[in-house]
Amino acid sequence: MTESETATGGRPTLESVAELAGVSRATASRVVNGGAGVRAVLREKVERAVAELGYVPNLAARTLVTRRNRAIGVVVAEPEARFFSDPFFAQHLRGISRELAAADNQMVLLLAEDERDHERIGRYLAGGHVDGVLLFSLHRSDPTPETAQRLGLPFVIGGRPGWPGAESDRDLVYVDNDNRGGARLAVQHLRSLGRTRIATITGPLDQTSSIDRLDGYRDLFPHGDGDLIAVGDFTADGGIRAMTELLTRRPDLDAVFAASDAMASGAIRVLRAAGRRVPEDVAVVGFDDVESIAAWTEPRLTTVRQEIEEMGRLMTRLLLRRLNDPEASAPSSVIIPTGLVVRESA
Amino acid sequence: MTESETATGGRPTLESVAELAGVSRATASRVVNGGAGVRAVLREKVERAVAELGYVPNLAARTLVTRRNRAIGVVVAEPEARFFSDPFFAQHLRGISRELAAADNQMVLLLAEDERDHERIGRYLAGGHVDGVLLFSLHRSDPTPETAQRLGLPFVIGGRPGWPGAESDRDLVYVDNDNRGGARLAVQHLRSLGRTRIATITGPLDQTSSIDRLDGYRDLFPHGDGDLIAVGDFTADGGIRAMTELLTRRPDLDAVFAASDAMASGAIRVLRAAGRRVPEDVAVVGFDDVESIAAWTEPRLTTVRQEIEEMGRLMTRLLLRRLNDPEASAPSSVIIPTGLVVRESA
DNA sequence: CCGGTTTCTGAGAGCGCTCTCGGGGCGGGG
DNA sequence: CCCCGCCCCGAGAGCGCTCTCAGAAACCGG
Repeated sequence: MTESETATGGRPTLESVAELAGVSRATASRVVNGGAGVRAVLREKVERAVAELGYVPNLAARTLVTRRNRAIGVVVAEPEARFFSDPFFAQHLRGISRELAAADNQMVLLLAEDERDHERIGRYLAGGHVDGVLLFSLHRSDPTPETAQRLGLPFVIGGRPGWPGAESDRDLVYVDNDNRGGARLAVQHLRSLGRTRIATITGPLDQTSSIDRLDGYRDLFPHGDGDLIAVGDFTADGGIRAMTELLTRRPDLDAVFAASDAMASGAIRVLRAAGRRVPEDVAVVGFDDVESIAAWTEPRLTTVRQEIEEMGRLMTRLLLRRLNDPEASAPSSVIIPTGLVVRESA
Repeated sequence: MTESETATGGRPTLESVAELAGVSRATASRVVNGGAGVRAVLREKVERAVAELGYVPNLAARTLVTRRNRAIGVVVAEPEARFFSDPFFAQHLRGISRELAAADNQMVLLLAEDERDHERIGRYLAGGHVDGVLLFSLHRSDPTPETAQRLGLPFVIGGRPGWPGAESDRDLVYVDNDNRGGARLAVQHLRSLGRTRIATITGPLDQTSSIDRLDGYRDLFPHGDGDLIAVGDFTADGGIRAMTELLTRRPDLDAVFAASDAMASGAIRVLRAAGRRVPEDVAVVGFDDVESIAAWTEPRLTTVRQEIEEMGRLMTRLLLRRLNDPEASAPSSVIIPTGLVVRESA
């Protein structure tokens, strides 16, 4: 055991590796970082020393000089409780994790619930501990994108940001599911089934995903009937309320496109309670393809599937690319295709 | 703008703060870290300089000398896919996040899927980037606890570890829900309803939560009938299979305690399909109190509630306490009480 | 007004690493 | 045989911070 090894509280340093290998710290460093330009003899010596000592680089020291953390922050503004209750959250994280692991980067999870959290997160980002940021559930009032921009921290947003001008802001790179296209898919499917009086239950209209899904519906009904549109809130209870409303307004409806599976399950419940058969009398299509709901309604739910994990992966890839090549022009936003999963309800 | 400020790529350093305030770096550092032992005049000068420059300490540098990261790792071994699909994951993280935020610590999320991930995580932990570790979904084969122990990294486990000897290992601090007590609660409730032929559907018996829930059931039937016990897998499909099995073995059963809400929902489906009324003919109690299931079965599910978020918080608090006072004796493990939520199914 | 405390402050070392820069060794061309 | 160029390697500076240590300043009692 060498002198310098014991000095750092047991953990070997590059210095001790170099000493054991009989080379300089610089050479040891070269080997640890790929070994380019080091003779094979020395390289092997160093590698043996590394193995023997169980040397692991101290990243704090490395970060201090390279100014690279090999870590990215994932900021989730939580008040959108939906993000939490649905399995989306876990799937996103899994996608991010996989992509990050492949690039040997770490994920720092930052959950924001209130104003103070945003401040704390701002400070953290300013502290320079992450090389980039992934942002979810953006609100207009969310200060994080601005903070990141000011700090020169690359970031990628999950879901289309909704405030005015966001769309045209080239700095706002986002990844989103094709909500609008998915909605069109759903409605087209209902039409192909011969349905003509197709209603829709929307999500809360201050969220872009709701708006886009409604827009997709409207694409097929340019001169649509407002009575066939009811506003929900993505929850099953909201679906119940909206369906009840629709049923009184338009008892003749023969299909419903609900902008979430939870709302669809609520709607089905109401329909059956009202004596309508699903799908015979009223066909129902949902959105999300949440396994625990879609596979468990009676009848099983026809719905629009979105690739949540892929979304996480893509966001991460976009961000990493940007980190590795800061000079490159900002990548453009990406829309991930959605697909229809036909089961029994339509 | 001072010389040293521009040197670091725009971000002000302690040096530049000191310069602007007209004090030494040491004094500036003191102020930034609480300001004890600094005259008010100087303190204010420094504080103004900090505000003016927008100074934020570089944690890499700080970590390098203090050997404290103000970050903890959360390691989730994912193969237990349940952790991901259920809302548990998000709730745990939220609890952890809240507690960590209060202590101004960060959370590094480490998801493990395969062998390589465990290696990567081992390396990461060895890198000394986190001060402690929270471990979930522990398998016997999981090398992480051992790694942490070897590295002297304090850790706290979520859920009772199951391998032989784990229980008596004083170093293995864990936090768990009172699975056994919750199961007893459920069965007692069924008994109080006058039910006598109470069956149970267990989870996979290689998980301690399953075992503990089964043990709770057995506590009330010391000489129980093996025919009344069916092994499930925590999923709704598993519940269907197990219930079908139970119904053929013991058509006379009048109550079922399912070790998860998902299994309970499957069981209810089978029971109704078999013409049994719930709860009149067969009373059903679940476990978990997963909102999206328990509130949506028909009839609504009576179930055992567990405080997931509290579990995350508690684990975090235990870990932080340990970090702040490494000399203190290892805290003992904690069991969080569960409670019965009576709805309609029993 | 002076010596002894006590309180503050600044100089400087050092955390572990990367990276530049220059020197030494070696080969090849003149 | 000499010189030039190339390839490796090591010395050393420096990343931004904390913390010890010693000296300066302020304070007190006599």
